[in-house]
Amino acid sequence: MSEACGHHHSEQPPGAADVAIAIQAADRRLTAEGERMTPPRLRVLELLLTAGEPVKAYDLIARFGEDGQPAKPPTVYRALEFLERKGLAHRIASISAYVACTSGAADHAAAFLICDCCGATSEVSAPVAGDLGRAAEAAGYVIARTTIEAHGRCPACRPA
Amino acid sequence: MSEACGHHHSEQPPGAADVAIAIQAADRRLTAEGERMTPPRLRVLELLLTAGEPVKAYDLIARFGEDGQPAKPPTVYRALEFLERKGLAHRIASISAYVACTSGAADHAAAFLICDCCGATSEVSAPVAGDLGRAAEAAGYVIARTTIEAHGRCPACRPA
DNA sequence: GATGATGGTGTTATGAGATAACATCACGGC
DNA sequence: GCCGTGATGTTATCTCATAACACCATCATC
Repeated sequence: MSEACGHHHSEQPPGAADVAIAIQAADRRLTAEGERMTPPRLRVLELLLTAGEPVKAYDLIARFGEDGQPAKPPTVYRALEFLERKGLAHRIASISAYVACTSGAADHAAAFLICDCCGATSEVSAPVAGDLGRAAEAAGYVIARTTIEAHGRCPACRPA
Repeated sequence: MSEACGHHHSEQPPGAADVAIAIQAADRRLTAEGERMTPPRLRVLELLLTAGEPVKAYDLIARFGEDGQPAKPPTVYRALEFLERKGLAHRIASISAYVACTSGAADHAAAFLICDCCGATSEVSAPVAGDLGRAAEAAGYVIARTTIEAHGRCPACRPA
C-alpha cells in the first residue's frame, strides 16, 4: 500500500511473536464468549495481523491459501464479517479495506488516522461523546455505530 | 431508500422551487470560480437535490435521461467527482451513496447522521477540531479530509 | 481566423468489491 | 443416534467504479 510520493517508506510490520500473542488473546476471548475460532477465521485474522495495515479483501483472498491457492470470496468475506462483529477487525469504508483491531476493548467504536502516502493506519478510540454525539442528540438521532476516518500524512510522510 | 422496519415513512422531499434556488446558487458560485456548470453536472446535481437523501450512483445513472434513457457510468461518476471537488455534493462511503451538500460553505468538512431505517440523512458541520483533531495532532498526522458518518435511527424511526 | 492547449464529453470495455443461493459438513444437546 | 444450529464450500451474479481513447468546445495567442 503506497502512493507515488517520492520518498522512502520504511515499514515496521509486527513480528511473528506479536501476531501469535494477538491470536492467542483473540482465541481466548472468543472461547469465553462461546464463539469458535475456525480455520478460515483464524487465517484471515492472521493475515490482517501480519499485514499490520489495511488490506483489501481481494488481497486477503489471494493470500489465503498457504500454498498460494486463493480462497473463494465468500470464505473471506464471511470471516471478515465475523471478525468485525466480534470487534477483532474493522472495515475502513473510505478505502474499502480491512484492518485488525489494535484496541483491547471488545465492543468499541473506532476511529482511524490514515496516511494517504504510505498507507499506515492508526486506530484511535472514537470520540463517541464529542461534537458528533452532541449533534446527534440535538437532531434526535440514536446512534448505533460510527465511521470515522481521517486522511492525511503520517509523521514519516509529512512534507517538511 | 428504506429498510423493513414495519412503520410508516413520510418523506418530505424538497420542492421544485427549493431545488431551483439551490441550483442557481451553485451556478453562481461555479461561475465566480471560473468553473462550468455543464449539462451532465447540472443534471446530476438536480437529481441529488430532488432526491433529498443519499442516492446510489447507479440510481443516478438510471434516472439520468429525461426520457428514461440511462447515462453511461463515467458520465455520472465524472459529474459526481466534480461536484464533490467543488463541495456541492458528498460521497457517503459507508453506504456507497452520494448526497447534495446542504451546507452553504464552499470548502468544508462534513459529517452525517444517517438513519438506517428510512435512509434520511442529516449533514452536520464536521467536528474538525474535536477529539479527532487532538488525536491526529498527538500522533503527528496532518489531516487533509475526514469521513465521519454516524448510523442509527432518526427521530421518526426511533423505537419507542 | 488559423493554431494549439486545456478541459469536458461520449463510448467501449473492464476491473474491483461484495453477496445471493444452495448443498454439505461439524458440533452440541437431548 | 437424532436433530437443530451454525460454519463452510461452491457457483454464479450483482453492484460499484474506472481505464483508455476518440471527439468536441472553449479560449488565448499569433
